[in-house]
Amino acid sequence: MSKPRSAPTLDDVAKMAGVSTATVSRCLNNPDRVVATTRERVQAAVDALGYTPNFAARVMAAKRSFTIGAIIPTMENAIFARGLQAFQEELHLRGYTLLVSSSAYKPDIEEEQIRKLAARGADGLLLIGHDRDPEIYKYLESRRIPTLIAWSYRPNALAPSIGFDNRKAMRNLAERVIAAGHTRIGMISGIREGNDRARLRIEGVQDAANARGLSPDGFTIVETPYEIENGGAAFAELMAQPVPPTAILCGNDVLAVGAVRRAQDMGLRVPQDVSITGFDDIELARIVSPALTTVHVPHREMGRKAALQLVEMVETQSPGQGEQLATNIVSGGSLGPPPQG
Amino acid sequence: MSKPRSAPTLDDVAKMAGVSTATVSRCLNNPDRVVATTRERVQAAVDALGYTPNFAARVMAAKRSFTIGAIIPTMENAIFARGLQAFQEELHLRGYTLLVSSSAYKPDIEEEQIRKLAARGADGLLLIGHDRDPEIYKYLESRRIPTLIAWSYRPNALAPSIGFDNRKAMRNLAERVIAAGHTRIGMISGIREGNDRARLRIEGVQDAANARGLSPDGFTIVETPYEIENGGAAFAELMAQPVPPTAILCGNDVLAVGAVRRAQDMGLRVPQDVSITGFDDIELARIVSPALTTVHVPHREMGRKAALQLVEMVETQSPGQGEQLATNIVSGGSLGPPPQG
DNA sequence: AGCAGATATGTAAGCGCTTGCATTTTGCAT
DNA sequence: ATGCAAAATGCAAGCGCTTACATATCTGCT
Repeated sequence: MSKPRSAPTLDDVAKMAGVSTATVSRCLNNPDRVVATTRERVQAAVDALGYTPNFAARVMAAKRSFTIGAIIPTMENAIFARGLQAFQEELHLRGYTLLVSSSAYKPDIEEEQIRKLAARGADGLLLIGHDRDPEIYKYLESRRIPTLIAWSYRPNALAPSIGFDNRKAMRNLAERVIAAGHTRIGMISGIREGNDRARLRIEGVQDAANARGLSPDGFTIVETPYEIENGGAAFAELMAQPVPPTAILCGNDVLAVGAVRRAQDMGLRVPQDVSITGFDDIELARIVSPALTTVHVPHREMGRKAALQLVEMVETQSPGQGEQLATNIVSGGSLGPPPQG
Repeated sequence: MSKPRSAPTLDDVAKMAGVSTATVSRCLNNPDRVVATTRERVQAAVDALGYTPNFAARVMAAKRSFTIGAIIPTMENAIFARGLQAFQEELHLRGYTLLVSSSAYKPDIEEEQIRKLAARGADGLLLIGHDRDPEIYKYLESRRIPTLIAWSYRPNALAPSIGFDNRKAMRNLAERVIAAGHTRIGMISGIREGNDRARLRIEGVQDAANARGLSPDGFTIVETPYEIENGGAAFAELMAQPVPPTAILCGNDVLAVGAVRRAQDMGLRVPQDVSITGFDDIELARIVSPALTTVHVPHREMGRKAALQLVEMVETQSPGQGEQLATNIVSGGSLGPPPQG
């Protein structure tokens, strides 16, 4: 017995089973269109040869890949992990494979990845957030690739979306902070450019401040990439002001965790000396102590529903309606009243 | 101007540029084999049409995919994140794309994923750890798919590997724990089956215990999947023994963080009342307080070197030599002398 | 027994690209 | 001008699969 020079093909199976390649193909893809006896014969050949269909050939011939692409801003932290996990589980159940790539929060890389996934024959695409060059939506439409947006809900956008209202969610949290008595508020935001979530969360804080009649000079924003150390650095920067804030709202949990750690390094107690809040409610939020007061996002639900929605768009050629999900605030001990209050 | 019914093809470009498809193909893949003037003409057509090569067709024709597959046990926690990130960055530099999938620590899922990646034409594969059915190595060899193993170094194994000596690393850490005065040691291990890293780490602790003449009844092991909550539960279980351990070594940082949090919930101070150590030195280890005393693994270096090695194996058909990397212990405050010592 | 209609299988035309080989063009020394 | 090797390009054969469409083989009726 010599090793095969290359993988067995449909032809090999067909020959061994004494049928045509068409029949073998049908056995694999439409078993009910082939009579039981032949089916068994073919199956035996498949097993004997250890045959696995060549994916590229299948994609070419069928013009379907049963592959869904997703482009997320980063894999470095866990922000998207849980949602994506649920997304992929649901996809798997429906017979689809997920291909993930990351854009490092860079629009041009995202565009490159979109083209790459299109070239790979992705049947549908999941993108994060709405902010991107409108040309991209045109491209996707011209290539007939159903696209769904997650992590940010917006009706009547260029593409359907499933997510939550970032602005309102953050506003709610900010109002709670203000209600606790804080008047000097700082914010550590992610980079706004090309990131509607970051932008909307800032606006949410502003909404709350306006609604509660907070003086604008009591509100400073530092913008920095979503990384733990950056959260720490931004925290230090905010606290170095002549009149430092008593509460700091962070654009997400990663920044907040960095802020909490830095506060502790600086000898500040959270929340006695300074309050800090997060956004996302990822695992990290509960590991740091005190645990973060943060906005809980239903990641798993979002991922699962996104999968269902996108598969439907792909299979029925329908436009997709999108859906808004609710968030809620979880209290974790990092938010308290202002000092000497 | 009507929307194209489907993506432009090589043919379209060729026609527009007034050359043959062969020339267009060469422009894209071997630009130096085509004269500058034609190259420009072709490039213009490519741009005008917004042409992107069809990946499946290219793979079929070229029998190369410039894709490397990696199968990791889990994406849920960050254990593999940093190493994989470095792996993919290096791969990208070399012109390869990384396809990642996870096996959920299940051998049969891993096998399925291996076949899937093979079917997708992966030029090479990165696998974690050595423990798996030997048939798989045969399959990979018969399909001529270069395979490299990471996260665990072992010379003369069925496949080359790049990683560290899990057993010795853990032994070193355990010796330090014993040197601190602990005689009753507990261990929270990951599931051993199909996971040589987990197995070797246990053996490392045993090595140290034997070398230091520790009584075997002073050493209890709890085996549980790598998840934070499990670490907590296992910790509670260990501490519920009539004579609880004074130090608990964990199979990785995730388990250790769970243990630390649970200890605090139980009103135990770390390390005054109980010492806890981790393994991996992931970000989490430094966020929890006290920070973990743990084994630092050079994840980025490992990922980068794995990429270089694997690409070489793919491009030169060489067997690959593998490499052992050093680990070191980082002290984080979670390890102290035993109580009343 | 014989036939319509369903059911099962085979035939063969691509899908979009790469690449060995054949052919044409070019550059340059004579 | 002429010839020749080298460089540039074209031709066409696949790569392994799916799927109309054509053909062959069954059903169950009358």
